[in-house]
Amino acid sequence: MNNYLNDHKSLEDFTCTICECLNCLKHFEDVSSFDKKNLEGIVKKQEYKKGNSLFIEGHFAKGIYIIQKGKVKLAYTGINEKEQIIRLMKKGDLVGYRALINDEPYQASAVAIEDCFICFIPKDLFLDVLQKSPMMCFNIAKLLCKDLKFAEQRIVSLTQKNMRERMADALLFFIKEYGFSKDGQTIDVIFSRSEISDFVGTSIESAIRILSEFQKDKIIELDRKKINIINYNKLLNLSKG
Amino acid sequence: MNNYLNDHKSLEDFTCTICECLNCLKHFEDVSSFDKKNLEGIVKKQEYKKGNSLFIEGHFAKGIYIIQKGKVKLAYTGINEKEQIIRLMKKGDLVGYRALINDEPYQASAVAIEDCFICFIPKDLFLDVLQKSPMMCFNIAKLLCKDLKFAEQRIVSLTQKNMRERMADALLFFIKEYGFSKDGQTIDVIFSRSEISDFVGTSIESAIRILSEFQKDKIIELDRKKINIINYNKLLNLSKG
DNA sequence: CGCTACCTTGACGCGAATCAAGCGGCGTGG
DNA sequence: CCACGCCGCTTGATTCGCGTCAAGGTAGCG
Repeated sequence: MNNYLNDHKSLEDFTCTICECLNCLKHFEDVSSFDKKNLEGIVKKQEYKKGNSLFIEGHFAKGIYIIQKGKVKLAYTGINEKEQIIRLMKKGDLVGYRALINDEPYQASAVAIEDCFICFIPKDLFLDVLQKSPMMCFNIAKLLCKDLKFAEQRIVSLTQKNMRERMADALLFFIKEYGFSKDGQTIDVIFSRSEISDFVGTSIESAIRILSEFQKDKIIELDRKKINIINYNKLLNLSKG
Repeated sequence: MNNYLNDHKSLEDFTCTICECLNCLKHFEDVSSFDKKNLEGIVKKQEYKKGNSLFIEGHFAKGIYIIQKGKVKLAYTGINEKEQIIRLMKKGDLVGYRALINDEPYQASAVAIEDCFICFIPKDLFLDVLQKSPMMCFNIAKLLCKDLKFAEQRIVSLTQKNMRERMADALLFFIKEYGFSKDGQTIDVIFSRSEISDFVGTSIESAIRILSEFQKDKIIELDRKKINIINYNKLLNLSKG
């Protein structure tokens, strides 16, 4: 029984301090690979308000993004404009390396799900470092492996599990990725119902119904958009089918 | 409307000549990175009969495989032992790099779907080259990007398309990956009905029913396990929903 | 205070899974 | 060489999960 949640460790190694972009990348590689002086002129730090796009499906990649603060979703536009959320990212995560490495248009759009500060490193600089530094490159390969593993395990879940199980998976993943807020039981991220259904891959109505069921079954407690986890173990069992 | 079939180019660059394993890897990197003499003792060429496993879910990766001849499927064991075919590979493809790079047990099993000749390169040697050669590493990263893109687009398809559309996708992918045999219209791979359903992510019965429908609609022609494509365009349109 | 966008619940119908039964080809053994 | 048995394929009947449509509720904002 595989479960794509079990071993998707958060990338502690890559946690970035809020202020200097260099700090983000130096976790990947000895800073000596970068010309520090040059970087300071090139790297741009920018604010994105909730709902703003970092980049949009179809556009060509001009560089890579590093989240210094905030949360971002990566979503495909599927059939009939229905969104499918593919990945979720937070402080310290890199965004947009896939299109960059493959040198092709973005397949998905990246949108801030809360107010963000995000650094931008131009394509040439990033690729240059990547091609000169095996260690940097190897670390990126590792990132890609993690993403790939997650995606493949999700394929299995999405095709073989029912809605309840997939919703349980989703909640567990939200916890894994974003953790709890101070009270220790409220998932520390605010999604609209529509975003939740976009992640689970279902209709809004079904998502709502299942959340209500979970509440009735004393697994979670809903307070507007906040989701409190009351019985974590029950959630775990649910996800196993 | 995205379609994960459109741009999944076959990896011509990596096509390997049948006989010397070195030839496989030199497409990734200047052979000088390898100690050619050493390789000849270390690299093992082995035969796998149809149905034999290269490796099994849960085992630790000991090296990487290069297909010199034949076809291989990569499949997860999902809920209730139901298989989900995640990737399909052929002559010239590398197998097993994900577990190797991440240094963790295999998540999936690799099984020969026809008689194969496959080379094996031990972990240490491969990782050594990878960490010394940025170009080699970058090429592997590109492979990972391709896999990731494919997996993510498949997530969208599997969650948003219906059975007919998914079956059309599957057939188109089989064609993309394995091409036609000499007659120019028979897909050049033999799958059992069960394998087809494992790829599409459905029940055997549904898979069979839909194939019959396709035959009735003059899109394909079934001759035992052979699948002839009669109307390719219709298939394309179907996959678009 | 009312408008809008989002959330919620109910009723209905379709598509696909499951269960069940029969078919057919192939390999084995008499 | 034929008969039997097994495994994979096929088709039909039934069930049920989930998407869709419809109607109403609620919060936030101007």
